[in-house]
Amino acid sequence: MDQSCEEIKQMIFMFKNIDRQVTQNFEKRTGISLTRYEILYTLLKCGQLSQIELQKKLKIDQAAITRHLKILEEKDFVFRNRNKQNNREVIVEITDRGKGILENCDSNRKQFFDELFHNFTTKEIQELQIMLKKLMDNSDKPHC
Amino acid sequence: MDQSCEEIKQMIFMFKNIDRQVTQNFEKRTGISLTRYEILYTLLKCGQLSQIELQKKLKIDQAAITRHLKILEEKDFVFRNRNKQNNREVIVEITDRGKGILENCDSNRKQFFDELFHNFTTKEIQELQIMLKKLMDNSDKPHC
DNA sequence: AGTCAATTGTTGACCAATCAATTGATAAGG
DNA sequence: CCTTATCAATTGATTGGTCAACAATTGACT
Repeated sequence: MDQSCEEIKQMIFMFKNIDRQVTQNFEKRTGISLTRYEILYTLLKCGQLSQIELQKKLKIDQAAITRHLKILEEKDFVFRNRNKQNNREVIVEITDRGKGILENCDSNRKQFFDELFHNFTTKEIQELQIMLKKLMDNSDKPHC
Repeated sequence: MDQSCEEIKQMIFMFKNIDRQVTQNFEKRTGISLTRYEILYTLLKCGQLSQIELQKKLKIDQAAITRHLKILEEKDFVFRNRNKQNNREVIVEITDRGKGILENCDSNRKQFFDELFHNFTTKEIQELQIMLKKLMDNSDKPHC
């Protein structure tokens, strides 16, 4: 019991560290922040999205979305326009420059990912995916 | 290949989200921030430590350590004194009040951990631990 | 129409981490 | 000794996230 509690604490510790390392190294290697990469990638895959749709997909605060998009717009990686049908919404779209950036960091990204999981079997990756989904579920759920 | 790249991206995404959720919920439930909990817990287990030793154990920036300890000291959860043998070092120790706080949040912490892993078998936890260690290793290693 | 509620985005204040520069203490080598 | 290098802690600036307050727009109900 206490044993497993200690183990869980250690796993949470590892989660935190892995996330930090991966986030830092991703940016060092590819030249773009992981979150902004995710935003661009999502826009590439989904086409036009409102900010709230982006927020729901990326699961980060809307304020953070607004600020990232402001920067991405300044760099000419996305453009934003109010939705004529619903002026509350801002429709975001990736630019050609944005697509270029994504392609640019593609090989570095791929290499980075490969190295991160180089000593994992396909079976392990499958199992890890399942467990991560369970943990996402469990940690999403509010306490009752 | 591309398939696995996409999967890895998703796993990294889940890592990030799990970490954020766990960190937030831990503080909501126990009333103490996860990092500061880790600091107090480490001090409880190890006794006196210099800040650099704490830094190495917790693997976060020394500047962050300094700031956390400042707050913990203000709340009277730790005390700090220069090492007489080596005045560069600050020796940190947990106070009785600090120990009390740890005990206080113990049941909430335990319950939180249990809920987080409630649908995991012992075997799964073992496998997860192994994979997390591998990922820690892989992400620590500098790129060459 | 007219009010009231809900939705969307923006902004400001805060927190936690990073890096870089600084200070003060010690160690090492001439 | 004295200089130089190294080490530990601190501080300031920056980044990326949270929440709360706000504004503007739309929807719903009478």
